Amino acid sequence: MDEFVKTKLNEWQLDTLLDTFKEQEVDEESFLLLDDAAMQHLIPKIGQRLKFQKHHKELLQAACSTKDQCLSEKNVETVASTTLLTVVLHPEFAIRQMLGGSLEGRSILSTLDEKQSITSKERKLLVRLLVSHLIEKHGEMPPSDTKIALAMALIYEFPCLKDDTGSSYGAWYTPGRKHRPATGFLEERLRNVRKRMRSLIRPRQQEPQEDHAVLTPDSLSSPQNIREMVAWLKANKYPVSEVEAKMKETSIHRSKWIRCNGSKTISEILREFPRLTDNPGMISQDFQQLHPEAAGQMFEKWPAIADKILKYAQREGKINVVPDDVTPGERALKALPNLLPPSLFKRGGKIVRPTTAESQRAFVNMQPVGTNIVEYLTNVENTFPHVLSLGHERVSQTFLVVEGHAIETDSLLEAVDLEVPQASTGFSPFELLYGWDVQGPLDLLRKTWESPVENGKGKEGSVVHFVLEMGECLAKYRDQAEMNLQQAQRAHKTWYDQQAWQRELQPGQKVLILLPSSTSKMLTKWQGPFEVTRRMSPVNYEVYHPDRKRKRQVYHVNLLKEWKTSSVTSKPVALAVGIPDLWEEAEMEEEETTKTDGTGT
DNA sequence: GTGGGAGTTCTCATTGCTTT
DNA sequence: AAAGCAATGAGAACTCCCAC
Repeated sequence: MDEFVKTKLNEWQLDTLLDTFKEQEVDEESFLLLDDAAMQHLIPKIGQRLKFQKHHKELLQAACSTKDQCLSEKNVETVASTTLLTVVLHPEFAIRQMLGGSLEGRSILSTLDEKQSITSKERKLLVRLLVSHLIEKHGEMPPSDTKIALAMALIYEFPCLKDDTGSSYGAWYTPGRKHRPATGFLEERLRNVRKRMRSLIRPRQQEPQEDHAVLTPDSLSSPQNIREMVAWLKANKYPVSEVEAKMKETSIHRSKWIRCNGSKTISEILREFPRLTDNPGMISQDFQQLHPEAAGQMFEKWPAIADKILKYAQREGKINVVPDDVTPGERALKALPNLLPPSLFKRGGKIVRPTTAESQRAFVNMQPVGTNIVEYLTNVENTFPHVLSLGHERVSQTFLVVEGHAIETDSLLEAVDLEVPQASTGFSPFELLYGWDVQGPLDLLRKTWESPVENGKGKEGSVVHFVLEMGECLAKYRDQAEMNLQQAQRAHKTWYDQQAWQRELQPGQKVLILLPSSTSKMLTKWQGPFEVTRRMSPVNYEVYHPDRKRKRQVYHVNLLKEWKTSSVTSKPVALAVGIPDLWEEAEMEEEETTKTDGTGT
């Protein structure tokens, strides 16, 4: 037992506990880490325990205030004497706060709170998150004290993560002793991160040097600095100001890296430069760096164009009432679909007029605030690059959606700007930087700001002409989509017709019906036999089933099969799966179905 | 603290089989 | 023919351990 424990127990007049503490090998470090459970185990007598708890609490509080005072006075000696206390209560390691910042972290927090344990997979994730924060705050070479502080803060917050080493946090971090290296999950991860970062910074010797050391003569940073910055950006999201500064400094390198050895895919680019998606405005910043003369052209001209569009929309009575805090630019963008003459198209042999919502989606897909982006990217039908806006009236967030990635932008206008070719360069910022053409339908807008519209003096006619032209282009897109759809339908029908054959049932004939089972609506099985009473149409039959709530009901022939008394049944019919509640939707059966047994579309 | 080897885990693309 | 699904394998990323 060390002197510290002895002194404290004597001071608190609890020297009868000396033997127990000695037996349990409680030293200064573990003394300060004692929690309620450990105290209960060490001190069975309630009176003594309550006294101990009171003093222990006061000690920790005093240490906390002492630490602040010491730091302000730079009293190094005092700090040293209370090192352990300061690390226990290190204010920088608010574990819950550190984990609460991410979805995975919150998931681990809830697991720890509920189950008081974690799986090895969760442990690895936990270590990853903690080390990420550690590097963010203290760099990749934090001192041992800091790492101890983190490990102790962790088990202080979650005692269930204690291990059976003497310190109870050794599995998380064990300082190096007697020429043995430091170890523990945190240290290992830290080492791994360092190893990876250094391998990124030091390219392999056989690789051509110029690939990763590209810099134009006007760049102020050395190739070494650039490599370090790229590695840092790969591992760190925060602080935002530093990320922005480093992204700015590495823009030339990034542009050349992306273009070297052929073009890269968006996924490759985002793997190498993940910060492009984290912070809005990163692509615009790159474009500004590389092409200052072309950047912002749309931003400059848009107010004048927007003004014209809004006036035209007002005159036509085609503008929605929107809140005052929506900028004219945004209002104009939203008004555009309403101005387009709706072009008619054929769908299933019928002439269809597209809805405003459909026209709107062709410009900007607006989803409600709070839309799950991951889910959206998974389920989105529009594989074309497009602009996604969260919020219908007040835009909360905007993204450029490309190849299953959502790149956040500062504003709706910026999102539009990214995919629209610039007049002076002939390319969109995205394409020019990354060698990959986005070509969303919005690039059609380009002609408008290429035309000389200055200070609101442009001709209104040009806007009207543009709107009409835009409508034609969109109709072209839609016709193409419709054509593709029809082709797909034809192909499907050909296949279906090959597999299908005409079946006919007679009144009085016994049949089986494919119905949801009694145990689960989602499972269907053949039930019956029942009797066919009427033929309603070539494919619909009325069936009599006296034991059901509704005695007579109409079924599609695909849900019926001939019932034979022998074990040999008729050729199987197409299985219907995931059928909605058939009993509720009997009326639906009466409608002429367009596709079945080779008679339909 | 660094470097590196061995083994494990994870990710992603490909392939083949089955079902429709 | 197309779609869905599971098995498979390659390579990357990682952990663990050891020597210096």
